[in-house]
Amino acid sequence: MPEGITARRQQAEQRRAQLIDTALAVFAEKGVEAATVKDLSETAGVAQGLLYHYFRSKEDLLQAALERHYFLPELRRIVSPNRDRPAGEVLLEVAQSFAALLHEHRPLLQVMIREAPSNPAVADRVERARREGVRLLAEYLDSRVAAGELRPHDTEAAARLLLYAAFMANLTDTPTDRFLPAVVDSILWGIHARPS
Amino acid sequence: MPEGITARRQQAEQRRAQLIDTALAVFAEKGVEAATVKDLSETAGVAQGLLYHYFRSKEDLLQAALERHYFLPELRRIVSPNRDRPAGEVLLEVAQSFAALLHEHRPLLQVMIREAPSNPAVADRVERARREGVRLLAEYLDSRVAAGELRPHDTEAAARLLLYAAFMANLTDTPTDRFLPAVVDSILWGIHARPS
Amino acid sequence: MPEGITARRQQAEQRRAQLIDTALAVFAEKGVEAATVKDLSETAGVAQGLLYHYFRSKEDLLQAALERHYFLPELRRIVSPNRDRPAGEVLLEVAQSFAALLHEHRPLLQVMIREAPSNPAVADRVERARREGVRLLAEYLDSRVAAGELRPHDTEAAARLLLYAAFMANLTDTPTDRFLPAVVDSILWGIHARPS
Amino acid sequence: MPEGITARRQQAEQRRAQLIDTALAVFAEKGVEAATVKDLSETAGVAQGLLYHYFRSKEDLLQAALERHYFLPELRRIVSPNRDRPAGEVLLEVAQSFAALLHEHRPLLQVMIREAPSNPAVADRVERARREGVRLLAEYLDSRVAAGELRPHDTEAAARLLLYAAFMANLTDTPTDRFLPAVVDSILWGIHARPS
DNA sequence: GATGAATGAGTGTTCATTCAT
DNA sequence: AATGAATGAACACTCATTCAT
Repeated sequence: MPEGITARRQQAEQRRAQLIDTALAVFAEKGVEAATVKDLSETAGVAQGLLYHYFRSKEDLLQAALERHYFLPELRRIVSPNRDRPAGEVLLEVAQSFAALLHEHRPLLQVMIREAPSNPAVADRVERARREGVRLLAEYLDSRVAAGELRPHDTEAAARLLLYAAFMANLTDTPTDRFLPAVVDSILWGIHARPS
Repeated sequence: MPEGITARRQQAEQRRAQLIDTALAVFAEKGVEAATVKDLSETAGVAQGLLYHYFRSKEDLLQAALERHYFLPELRRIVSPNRDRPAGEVLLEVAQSFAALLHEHRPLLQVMIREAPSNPAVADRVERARREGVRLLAEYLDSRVAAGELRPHDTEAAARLLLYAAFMANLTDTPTDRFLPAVVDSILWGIHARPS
Repeated sequence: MPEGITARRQQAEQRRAQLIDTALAVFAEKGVEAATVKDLSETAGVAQGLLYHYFRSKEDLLQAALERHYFLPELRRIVSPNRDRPAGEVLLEVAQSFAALLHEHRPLLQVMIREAPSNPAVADRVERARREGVRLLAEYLDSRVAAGELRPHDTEAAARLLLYAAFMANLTDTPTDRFLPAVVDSILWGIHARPS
Repeated sequence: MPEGITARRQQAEQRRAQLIDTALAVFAEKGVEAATVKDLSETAGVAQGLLYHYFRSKEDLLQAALERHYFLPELRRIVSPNRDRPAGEVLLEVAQSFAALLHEHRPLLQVMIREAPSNPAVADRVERARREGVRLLAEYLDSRVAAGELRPHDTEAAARLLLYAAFMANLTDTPTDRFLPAVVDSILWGIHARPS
């Protein structure tokens, strides 16, 4: 009965995914330490023991959640715009897409940020994503400098400035619709008055 | 013997301060939840029971630590430059002083950031400081717009941009000596090329 | 199709035997309490649930193992030598055969000895075997006293002495090739010097 | 108040001893694995948590019990009779003292014997005691051979024979008052008839 | 017959807090 | 003021057993 076996496996896979997703929600709401296994199992509507059928430990469940919801590839795409498109057109898109990505993965981010200081595995993921995001966006800016659109400047600092702004907007629950355009405007054109 | 009583009070005050300071260090290192009362008392070199002589609970000790190390006044001063001084001269100073302040209070910050999501009392303090810092700096920028030095712009967004950059530099352990000048340069003058 | 049914039964019986044998090995290695049903099923290469198809419980499986590997008949034969044969010739044979029997059933013995204190069913089996072994050997010695080969003495004590020695050799992993002849020599002739 | 401090310490030491003693009793009755920490604390009349104030773990408590009740020194004394005294007079004393010692430490022995197979630390203690007991008694027998009282023989085997007999009597709950004299008689003089 | 997902009671252990001294 | 013994409610985790497939 290969069909039966496959069905069972699929069901198990679904159950695993469900457990991970509810766990992530609970972790985000209460914090990993404060979330008890009882919380996790009750929220998922299963017995405590079942969690240990699918995961070796609470920590293992956390890692599985990080793995399942990780979004480095999307991040990479977002911060790597086509190098022929002008920054004046592209930067706001980047900021908004990045903010949308963060918003979409809010529970994961909350968990990662809180756990990073005490969990090296988490800290690693955070740091890797941060570094790569900054690097890719800086490379795009470099290309725009080379194209003559942007003046020579510390492109890594500028990349950071943009990404950190979107990140902090997410962290502090600031609406981005007015903030991000203003941010991009400042970075691109500066706030200093010009001699006419 | 009023002197004896005063001496006692002073000693008690000292002991209290010592307990708070070691507690803050332990909280920062391990996280509040993970730091046990045994950790706290052992690090302070006293018996567990003594903590409950000075504080009603572990949570109370945490609040006392936040109270004792709070730095809103310094923050206010830093983000309120003399409104007659030009932004071109002042903004880097502000960014660097702010970064230095954050660096000085790193343990407190680590604790506050981690605890805020699950501790409304902490979240309040964070939010209040953030809002006030942004407001004051934005007001300064407003005054420089009025003075004609800066062009009209979303001054709150610009204030945020600067403060968030310094804050994230602290959070991600980035050295500020090159980063902050580049940040201020971007914000002031923009990164776009100028028609000569 | 009686043949089909018989074939099925045989297969089931084989499976049952296999489960018992691997269980006994695991019980002996880890101890009954410490051996989990997962250990047992994994070692047998089957799913956990299958064990409950063949046995009502872990305890039931243990009892089945004791039943299947019980060796009281062999023990009886070994400690009941032909009463016409002289002890000087027979006792070493008895000791060696008994030691070989114990060695052959080492896993079972390990399990029984450890479980006896907390499992009356096991304790009963042990006690019954012990008593019967001693009784039969003592009866043989009685007959040799009657035959005039042995002097009148506490034959039950002597029987115990011999059997306990072999048993302890097994328990303490002592090689028996030198030990048992020395034991028999002592018991038969004593270690005291003789007036020549 | 040095007296107060000392009193506290003494009380703590007493409490520790009480916990160890009740634990040993419970371990002996139910077996170490089967004895729950709840059993232990309830029998001692204290809260579960208190056990962990005095011992790091259940295993640690077990080791403390083995340590506190260990009786190797007494064993050494018992199996090292004065070498000038004749074996005919001494061996029964040795056997009876040894049996009394085992009887006195019955709970400890039950625990050690059951735990040895799965607990190397315990197995070590058992093995060390066994080896040393045999060695010392064999040395005494050697000296009696040298003195001409005993005939040359495998003294180690004889020592084992005597000690194992007493040990097994203890294990099987056999009364020793008739058994041990018969054992010593057999070993000393043999059970074979003599040509008159 | 055979699987392995699912259960739920129970385990050893931790820890903030209390209290007698 | 200061100690540390003592508590008891939680905690993460285990495991024999059941059951739908």
